[in-house]
Amino acid sequence: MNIGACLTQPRNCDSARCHSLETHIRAHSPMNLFELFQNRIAACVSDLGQSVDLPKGVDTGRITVEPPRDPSHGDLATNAAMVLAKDASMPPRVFAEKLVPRLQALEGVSSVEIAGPGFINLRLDSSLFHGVLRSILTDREAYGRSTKGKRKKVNVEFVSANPTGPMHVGHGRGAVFGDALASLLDFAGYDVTREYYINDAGAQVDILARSAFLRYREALGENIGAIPEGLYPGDYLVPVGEALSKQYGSSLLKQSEKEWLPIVRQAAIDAMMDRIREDLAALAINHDVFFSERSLSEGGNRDEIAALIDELKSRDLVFQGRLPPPKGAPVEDWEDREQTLFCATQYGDDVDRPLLKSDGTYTYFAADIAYHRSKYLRGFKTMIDVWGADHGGYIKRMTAAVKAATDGLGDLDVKICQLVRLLRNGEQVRMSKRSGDFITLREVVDEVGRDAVRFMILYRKNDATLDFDLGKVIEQSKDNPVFYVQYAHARCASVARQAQTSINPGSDEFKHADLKRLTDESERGVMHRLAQYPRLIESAALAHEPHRIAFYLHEVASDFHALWNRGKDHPDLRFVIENDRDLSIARLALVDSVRIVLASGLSVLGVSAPDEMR
RNA sequence: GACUCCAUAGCUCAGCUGGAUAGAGCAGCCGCCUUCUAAGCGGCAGGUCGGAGGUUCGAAUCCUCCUGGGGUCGCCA
Repeated sequence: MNIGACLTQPRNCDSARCHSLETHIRAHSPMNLFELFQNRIAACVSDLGQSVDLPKGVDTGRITVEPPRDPSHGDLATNAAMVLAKDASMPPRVFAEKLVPRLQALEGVSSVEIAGPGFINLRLDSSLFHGVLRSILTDREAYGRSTKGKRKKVNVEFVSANPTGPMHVGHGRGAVFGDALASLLDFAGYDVTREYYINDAGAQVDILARSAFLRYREALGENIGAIPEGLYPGDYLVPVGEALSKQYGSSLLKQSEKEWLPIVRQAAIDAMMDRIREDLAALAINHDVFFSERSLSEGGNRDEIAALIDELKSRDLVFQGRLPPPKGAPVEDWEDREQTLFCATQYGDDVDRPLLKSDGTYTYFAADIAYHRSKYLRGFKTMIDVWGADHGGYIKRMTAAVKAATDGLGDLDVKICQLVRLLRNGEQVRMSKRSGDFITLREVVDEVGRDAVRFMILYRKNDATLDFDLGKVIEQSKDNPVFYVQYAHARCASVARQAQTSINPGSDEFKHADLKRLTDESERGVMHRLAQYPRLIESAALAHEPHRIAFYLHEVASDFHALWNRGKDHPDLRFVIENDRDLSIARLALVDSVRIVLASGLSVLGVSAPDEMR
């Protein structure tokens, strides 16, 4: 690509047709001011390379363009000179001086200055930010949507709670996080599949079946007494037992466990999964795929796990060997024996991992490898798993296994959600596991609402522990970020309602608003903030960090509340100025833009954007 | 013992994959309601980014070693 020839024009743009930058912005929406300038600055650097002694093919990828922390530094700052100084073998500031004239020649740049160790600060024409506003008002809910993902298939596996009981708040965190991450990736242009891995094989679900069978006998009138140690005591299995008694009468009693267990097990799993799906639906979470672990070895005419192990064997990644005894707390029934191991150490794990139990059945790990290989075979090169904190020690072996099972072509990113501490007005809410009557996720959602649960979970990094206070999250005050952000949206809507009774803007009037009338510093500040939204979406999606959206929304809300209040101190800054229709329209267009971005971000997080909150 | 996550204002936390003088919110102090929702806003004060080295133009951020906490540690899922 001949970048130099298109120096003052945006890249990939026919210069004859693209005569103004604002036109360009509107023609290439969704637009990202920062990306645009990153490309243009990179082009300037490449062009400079023809006259200055720059190595061929210099890496311009490290150039960043970001808003300076201090607004007095300008609108955009780039580190181009500092990053490339070494390649150019000259001090950053000297390189910067050579670059400045070219940057100054860029359309829309009003001034350029070198600062500090070699930052280049750009001041932009207001028209650029007006262009941003127009693209918001035109694209509406599509503003910020990115094509960066190039429709690449991404599999987000989350929740995957064992179908042995109701979900607790910890599951809820993974559920909300995974769902928001999936939405974020979708918004950033990926082809996302939400997936749930049902652990319906192994010992746990057999225990579930025995527990349910007990409830079945109870439903038939038997006095079962206390639930024996080792079985699930929760009364959520009572309805399962009753359903079984209705369907089968007493006929199961005559069968051996070998006969009734598969029947009861499947019924119990189905009942648990129905309930889990309901609980997820209460949080507006819907998976695209529910993948059964059991189906890997029993489902069709082929044992996927055996196939996987065979394949790994053929590539010399499986061997018979012995493992050193586990460190830490001693394991009572440890016996040194030769077993079937996957060479996880070849892929960065600390020890090799067993694929078969001593009874000859597959380990959970073996099934999990086959499962991840299945994802890969279904076209997902990028996989994201969302796990609870207690599975942190499992990451190395799974990423190792994915590398091995996909021959290095698949990529797994495991996101760990740390523990949730449930509080009520500062007092910790104890969850007694023994009795089985712990506080379920559903109870929490029913008490404080979906929005509060979702936003508070997302208002924290996934790998930091979360204090969730049932009292605080429903407070209607600025201390509660859920309310604070939603209220900003409601306020925008309220302003629009009020305006209908005064200047009553036409349906298409905002798009043609005279945005040059927005001259106040706070108005300019809001425009800058809104301009960052597309960039934020892309970086949050790339980092797999939806919490950045929540914090950004809090900042937008803060900007807006401040703007709103300025109208109190300065009546000339009120949104609606009775005798100045053009100014009012411009300001209402800004308010509408704020509302659109708030609604968009909240939508990505799966939180509602109410028009009023009385 | 090994691996892993964390340590930032009195408290709860951000810090945009290495950028400029480290930021919010609570709590504290001082202000702002005849006004588009005061359910809000402005200001002041508050810091050896756990400690010590290292990498480079530049480190809260990356590497090593300490200190203090959470989690995990064949055949559970």
